[in-house]
Amino acid sequence: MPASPGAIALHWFRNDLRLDDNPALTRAAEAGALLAIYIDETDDTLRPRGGAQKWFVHHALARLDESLKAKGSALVILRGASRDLVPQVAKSIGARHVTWNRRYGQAERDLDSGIKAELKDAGIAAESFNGHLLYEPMEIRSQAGGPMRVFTPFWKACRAKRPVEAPLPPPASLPPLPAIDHLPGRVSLDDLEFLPTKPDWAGGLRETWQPGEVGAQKRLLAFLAKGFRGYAEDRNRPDLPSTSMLSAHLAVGDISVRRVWQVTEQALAARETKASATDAEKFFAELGWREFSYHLLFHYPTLASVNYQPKFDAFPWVTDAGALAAWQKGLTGYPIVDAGMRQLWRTGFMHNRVRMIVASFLIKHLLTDWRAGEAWFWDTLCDADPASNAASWQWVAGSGADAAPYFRIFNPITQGEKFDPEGHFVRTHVPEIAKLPDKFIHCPWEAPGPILARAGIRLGETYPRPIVSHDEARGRALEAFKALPAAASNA
DNA sequence: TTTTGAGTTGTTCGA
DNA sequence: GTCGAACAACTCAAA
Repeated sequence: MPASPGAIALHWFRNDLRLDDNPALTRAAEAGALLAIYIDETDDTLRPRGGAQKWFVHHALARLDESLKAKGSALVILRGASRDLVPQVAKSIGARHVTWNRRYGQAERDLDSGIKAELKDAGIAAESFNGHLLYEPMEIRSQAGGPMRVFTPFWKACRAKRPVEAPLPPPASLPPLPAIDHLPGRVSLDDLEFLPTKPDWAGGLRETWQPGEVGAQKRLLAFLAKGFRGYAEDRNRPDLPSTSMLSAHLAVGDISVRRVWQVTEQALAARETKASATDAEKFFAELGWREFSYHLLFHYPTLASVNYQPKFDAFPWVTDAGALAAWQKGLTGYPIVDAGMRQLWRTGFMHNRVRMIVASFLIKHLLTDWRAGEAWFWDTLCDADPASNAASWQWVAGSGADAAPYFRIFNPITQGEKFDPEGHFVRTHVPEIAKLPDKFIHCPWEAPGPILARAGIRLGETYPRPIVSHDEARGRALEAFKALPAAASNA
């Protein structure tokens, strides 16, 4: 259906806070007038964004508004139930078209289809697009016709099906705003109160991130120039700047994953990078894991709250508020764990290798329900993603699809020595033990008294002793996980 | 329908 | 120090 040149369109920004490669916005830009909105959704079926991501989104929205204004438009911000607001606003401005890019959680899909139906009843066309993924969950099936449950065949099936689509350019210009008298739920960006005030804990976030399209594109180019070469190995090293740091940008959509893919391929083709074919495959596979997580979320809508493998429902998780708090604050006494948890708290980010270590520690050493960790990450990660976060926590717990075997229990000392060999990562985030020699940086409790004294450390006072012994905790976890019944079918 | 090969990311122990 | 085996058994996906 061609857009009518004189018609009014409404574009609803969700996790697509960009002009570049935004198919729904591009479609809406064909109209004669355009209203672009973002809604702080209060629908009670939706999970609210976490605190760190709110900070990120605030700034991404500010940049988006600037970009829209530069093209003769502007961003209108609303707060309320989108179920009511979208139809109300569309009717009140006389819109003929409403566009958005699709989302994949069950509650979001239900909401969007309800809105679409109501718009249709009012004679308004609602059009949705893929702006978030390389391969949408509905496209990929096993030969038996069902969803894929194992990553490698999933990713092979994606790659075999078709090449990644080329991204769209940003719209050259945008139609003017329609006449607006009064819009229900209209607020200012500051009214959203997405920024922390008392206290302002966002200092480390400001140092770490530049939300918005410009910052996202800079980050991609910086990665291709510096971190990409050697990625296959070095992506595991939290002490090196060798991961892309694109996760938060992809989560809120201030860059499109198709654009990431295309710019990466172009850099490889033009030999602008010294990355090897293996480096490239590993990086693309990381994007593939994001795709796989969305595939799982789409087909298992309760991924963030219910064990994918039901046999875990009977697992005797331990509730220990003190241990959970020590983990959250980075006071477990294991330097690599504490460094990761403090990096998270300070910057809204944690290196992926360290995420696995701290998750394994919470679940296996402390026998804490993975959902407590998932919830903490949801609130503290700028890149909090409904699919990746849930799928990854279930993977570490062993309750997920294609999950880690029960006997895989990360040793926080050997992981630290292997992936942070000189302790740079630990020293950055746990300064009170920075003066320890490398030999003891991952196991301060083994340092002789004089060495601790010279480093200015009083164990149990300036830095905690380990809250659990690794050997004992490992043995306990092996017993508990081994006691699970033989795997029950999930079909 | 049955069979077969494979499955992100680890640790420990003993030779 | 290095290396292979054991740690379980299951499910998935395709042939």
